[in-house]
Amino acid sequence: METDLRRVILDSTRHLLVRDGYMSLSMRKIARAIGYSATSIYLHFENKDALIHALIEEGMDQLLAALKDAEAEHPGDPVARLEAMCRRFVVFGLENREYYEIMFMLHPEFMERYPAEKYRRARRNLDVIAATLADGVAQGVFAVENVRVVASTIWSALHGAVSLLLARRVDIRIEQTAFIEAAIAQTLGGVLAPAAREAPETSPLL
Amino acid sequence: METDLRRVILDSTRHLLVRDGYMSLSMRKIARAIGYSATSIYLHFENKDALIHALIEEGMDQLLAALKDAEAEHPGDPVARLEAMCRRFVVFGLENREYYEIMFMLHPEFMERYPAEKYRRARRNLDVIAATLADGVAQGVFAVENVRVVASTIWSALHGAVSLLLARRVDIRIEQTAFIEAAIAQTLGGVLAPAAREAPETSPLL
DNA sequence: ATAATATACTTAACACTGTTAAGTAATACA
DNA sequence: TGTATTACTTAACAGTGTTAAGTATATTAT
Repeated sequence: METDLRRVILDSTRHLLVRDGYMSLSMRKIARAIGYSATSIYLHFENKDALIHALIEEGMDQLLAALKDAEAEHPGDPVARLEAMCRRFVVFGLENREYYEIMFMLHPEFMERYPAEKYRRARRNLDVIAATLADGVAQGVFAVENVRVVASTIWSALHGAVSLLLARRVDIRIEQTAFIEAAIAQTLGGVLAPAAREAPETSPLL
Repeated sequence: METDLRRVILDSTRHLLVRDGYMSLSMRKIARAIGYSATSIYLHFENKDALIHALIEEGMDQLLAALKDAEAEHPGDPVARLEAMCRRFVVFGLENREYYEIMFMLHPEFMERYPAEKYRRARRNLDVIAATLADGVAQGVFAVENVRVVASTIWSALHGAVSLLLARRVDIRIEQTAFIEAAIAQTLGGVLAPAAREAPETSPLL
């Protein structure tokens, strides 16, 4: 069946990404792995970009699910909810390197080919963060001017941490968990209202 | 002369990076641009990696110079100094896209080939931030546990902002300057001591 | 049952990539 | 003058994404 091979290609590509990384991923290599000729892939995906884009979409959906889990875990407490979301984001990035790299670390030129419609879908991840911020502002625990802007800066701060960890660009003398905890603490500290700013309780889950 | 062509190659490569981006950079393209054969480049650089690594080093030096400028601008005030450094970092990234991309946005697999000795040199940029943090802690304006860890998280937060801006991954409905100001404000807010936190936080105009 | 068509794949080829081996002028030095 | 060195060249290898054209097999129409 047509869709069967499509699924096989996606899974095989993901596995190759985990094992060998994006740079050494080639259409012929995927073909060899699935036991078909390279051109067969083009019957199921327009080109290499489209194949990667499909994987990016899968990753975005998984990330969204992780954030929604955090959302459901702390329905009444925006601070705990935001912290849980930050943690889920970092854990997702570190545990799904193959997804994270193509989702957020591919070169700008490559991403400019990413269809605008899928961009919009990816933005749902931001909306979940923004909603939590808005909730916290309403309860007076967050001091945030523009919820959408700050949701973006939170995302960008976490993305900086994850991408540097994945690229092994963090000073090796710094313990990974210490770095993560500091990054999350700093991110939360940047939005907490002065009143809600004592007891910086952290519960490491790595 | 030998070193002459080496310099020509570096400059030409940088220009090609600005114009066409990293993904479309090829040895043969550089060769065409300088009017020599592609193999000539291998007389001056071991391979493509080494060529890029040389450019990365140049970029690191320029970034260090920018941070040192900020340092010299505010000798007595750690808070103003840190803010100036954050700003310089972001401006450097946005104004030197060709450097920033190869310095911090190249794929992890590529950077694993970056010589450890050059890594250490690049770390000087972090030391400048850490020194400012230490100064601020001594003056009681920064609340920071581990200066080296927090210097890293500051860097990572700023890197997240710059890399997302360069990759055009920030929601287009958000103004760039608003995003940058929010990112810097959040970064500073994460390290300021509660006492020093009143004045700048109660007058947010962005 | 036979002919036409559609499906799902194949091979061959094009223009590119980084890189190496071998060859060639021109210069410097003995 | 003869040798060595320097600074470059061309040709080639093994790889890349992608397209055009070809081939069996299965489905459908007459």
